[in-house]
Order: sequence, then structure tokens, then C-alpha cells
Amino acid sequence: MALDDPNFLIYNYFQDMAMKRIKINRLTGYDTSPGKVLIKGWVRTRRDAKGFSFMEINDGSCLNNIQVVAGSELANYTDIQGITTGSAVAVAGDLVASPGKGQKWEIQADTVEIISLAPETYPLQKKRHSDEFLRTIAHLRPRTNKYGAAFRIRSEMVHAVHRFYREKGFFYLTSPVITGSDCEGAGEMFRVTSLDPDAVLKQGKMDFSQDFFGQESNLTVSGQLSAEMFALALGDVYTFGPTFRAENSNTSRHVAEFWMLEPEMAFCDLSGNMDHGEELVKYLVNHALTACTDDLDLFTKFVDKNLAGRLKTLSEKTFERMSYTEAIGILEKSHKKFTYEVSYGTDLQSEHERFLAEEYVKKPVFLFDYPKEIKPFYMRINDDDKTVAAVDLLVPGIGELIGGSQREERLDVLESRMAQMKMPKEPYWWYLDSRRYGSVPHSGFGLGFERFLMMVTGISNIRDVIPFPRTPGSIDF
RNA sequence: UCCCCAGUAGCUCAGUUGGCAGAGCAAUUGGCUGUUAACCAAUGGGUCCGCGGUUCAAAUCCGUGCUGGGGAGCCA
Repeated sequence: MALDDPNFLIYNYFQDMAMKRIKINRLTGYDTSPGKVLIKGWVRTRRDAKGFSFMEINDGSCLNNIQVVAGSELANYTDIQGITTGSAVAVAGDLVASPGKGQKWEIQADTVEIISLAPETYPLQKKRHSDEFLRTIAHLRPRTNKYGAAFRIRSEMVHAVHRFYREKGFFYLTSPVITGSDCEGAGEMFRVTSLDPDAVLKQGKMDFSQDFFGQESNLTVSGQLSAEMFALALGDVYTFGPTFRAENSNTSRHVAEFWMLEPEMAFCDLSGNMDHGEELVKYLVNHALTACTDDLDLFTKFVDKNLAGRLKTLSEKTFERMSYTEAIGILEKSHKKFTYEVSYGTDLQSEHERFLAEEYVKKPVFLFDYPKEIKPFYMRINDDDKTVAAVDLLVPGIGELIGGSQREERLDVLESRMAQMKMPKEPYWWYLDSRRYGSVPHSGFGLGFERFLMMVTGISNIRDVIPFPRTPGSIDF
């Protein structure tokens, strides 16, 4: 760096001041000016005025930009006038009350260091972009107001999940991502192998005994079975991590890799399970309402006008609870024209679920006690011997947010159910052991974390609440 | 996987009955200005998604493939 280089002067300035960088979200908190501040961030927009230049800087710490006023007396003013949208800068100067409208503070710059100048090919413009376009530049979209807000809320909600469970005395279980059983659930699974595809092709078949684990292995579709084992040891546990489904689902509510929260509670029946789900959802929503107000305001203004009302309902109204049988009765009595007929014994269609949650109860509703024929082996058989202690939470505008059950804890009942469903016992020897030794009633559920975020933000496509979405035919970034 | 819709400048879109490729914003240049999606003017910018067909002539009509969106199924 040459001595007459403006950046040399700036470097010396920072050395002399020995200033620490401050994040923009802390600036708004000041009632009186702290004097000199140093901020670093990315330029959202720049405008010239006579004798000085306005810049709006965002550092990702919050929705707000800070306006910087850079005067023509600055050594590198000519360079400053060439600063483009998307460039990275460090600005030091006095935090002063802004005479302009729209912001409380602005920085009267002593120095503006250009860390990195963005060329004119920077794809993000000052105007609104479509979600579809932003998905094609998913590596840059967190630099927009909407996606910055979405991912700050996502982070805040992750912390809230852990805090909720810690406060309730649950233990966090990191269940395995690679699993050996291929029949954990109904969904298609992603195969995990270290075999060379060309070699397999030459041999003409997969020899799993030659594979890394010596048997078929897959990415997990649920941590539930692991969680059950640990609930029966530590009492109350939860898993929270990535989950994989190889279903060829092309909808705004499905991705191949998503995060699922799965609590599992010993000595807990289906009713306790529902209590817990309702408490969890209310806690998370309330936390969002108090901790993410600025970001949520953006979604209420620009994304979903009904968001505030829906969050209020989630926070304040008691969730409805009704049995599957009751729900069928309501649907039949509704005399609504459905594309699919309502009939006892079959699973409810989307249109039926939507009617119940959005039109009939107009708030979240737990549906429980489903016919055993349409539910998996591990759900507890009720005394009527026709239904199982399953539960789904249906939320207006979102659909199924939670799916869970009380688990079958009686060894003989579980074994005969597996036999009826023609499932092999051997791979589940360890699962059945838990019913052999100190088996107790227990319950749990899975909550789709991205679907929860859709509910909290009003974002209507699941691809927009996950950093880099994986969907059929799409794994860019 | 099935049904419906769309694909035209960097972005958002218009393009009439098949007859010369357009606008706004962005970019670049200049002007003006305590501005704030700044403003004013000029300039540059096109594989009309790909392939095949019909036609004197295709962005436009037909077939097919790809990509994206909405809905359904599967589910969280």
C-alpha cells in the first residue's frame, strides 16, 4: 500500500482510533449518540447530492439499513462516488441524528473504506424481485430484506426450540442420520453406499455385504425409533435435525431434505402429547412475536396481510381437538361438494383437512384416533380395537404441521400387529427389546420445521424458508 | 407421477388476424439535487427456452423435450 493511497490513510485512521466494529442492530437502540462508530456491511443503494453522497448500508444484523453521509472532503471521494450496489464497505464516523425522514440516526463519515467493489453485473437490484428469480440466485437472496428476515427468524426459532426443551427438562438427542433399517416409515429413502456404480453395473447386482456397513443403509426419514429408546432411558427427549425423503413430490410444501423436530415422552399418553404440541407451538409463536417484531412486520406488510391475525389466533386461542370419527361426521353433515367423497376408513384428503381447519373450526385442530388400517405399526391400538392413538395437527393455510401418536407399549400387541402387517421381526429386535424390559406408555410426534416457519412468516413456498432447497431434479448450491 | 398455466433484454412484462423485436425498471454516460424504490436526458443491450414440422413468411400455429409456477397424490 503506497503512502499516498487513500486506503493507507484509512488504515491508519482505524489503527489510531482502535475502534471496534458495531452491528447496525445496536445503533437504533441508542437514545443519545455514542459519538464515533465503526460499521461494516454491504451497500444497498447510493445516491449523490451536491457535495456529498448518501449510502445505505446493511450488515445483516437486522432489517434496517444505516444511512451514511460521505462528504466531498474525504480523501477518496471520487472512489466513493463509484461505489455500487452490493459493494462491501467499512465506515467510521459520528452517529448523528438524521435531519432526513425515514431514519433516526445516520453516520457522518470520517472515512469510507471500500473493502470490495461489486461490478455492475450484481444481480440484485433496488426494486422487488420475484421469489422464482431469487431461487435461481439462492446464494445471494439472503442479502434481500425478505430473505434476510426469513433466515434471521429461522435462526431465532431454532434457538427457541432448544430453549423451550431445556426449560422443560428434556434432553437433546442427536439421532443418527444414516440408518440400517429400510422400513422405518412409508416414505421412499435415499440409499447410502460407498460402492462404485460402475463396478456394481459390471457385476449386474448390488452386493450389500460388500458395502460399507455390510448391509443396506439409507438416510434417515425419522429419528423416532431412536428417540423412543432414549425416552425410555432419559425420560423426555427430543431430536432436531435433517430428515430425508426421496419422494417425487412437487409441491410448495415438500422438499427432499428438511428439518424435523421430534419430541418423545415417557409416561405420556395421547392427550399429554396434544397438550405438549399445543404448548410448543404457542411458545415458539410467542417467542417470534416478541423477539422478531421488525422482521415479522415486513411479512405482515408485504407477504401475508393476515399474518398478524393468524399469529394472534395461534398464540391466544385454545386448539380444537376432535376424533377422526367426529371429523367424518362433520364432513358428511357439511353437504359441501368435495372432489373426493368422504368415507370412514380412508385418509382425509387435503380439501377435507382444509375445510375442517379453515372453515369449520377456523383455528388449529388436533385430529386423533384414526382407523388402524391407515396408520403404521408402532401406534397404540385403542380399546375399540378399530382405531389407533394417532394425532395430526391441522393448521389453517398450512395443513398438517404435526403428526404423532401414543406408541404401542404392549409387546404381544405390537408383535401381532407387525405379523398382521407382514413385517419381519428380526431387524426390530432392539425395538421390541424396549417393550420387553420396563416398557411404559409413551408418546411423541414430528413437527416439520420448515412448515412451522411458513406458518410464522406467511411465506407460501417451502423452498423459501430453507437456505438451499433440495427438490426433485434440483440440487444447485 | 398426474392435471392446468407459463417461458420474449439483467429484472418485471406487453406483443393485435402469422407480416420490420417493444415498454418500465436496472446498467453505462452526462445533468440536477439533504437524498431515501431520488429526479431529468442520452446511450448500449435479444439463441423470442431447445429440437422438429406447417407456411412465401413463425415470438405467434402444430408436435416433442427441458425449465419454472399453481393444484393433486405421498407426507412433515
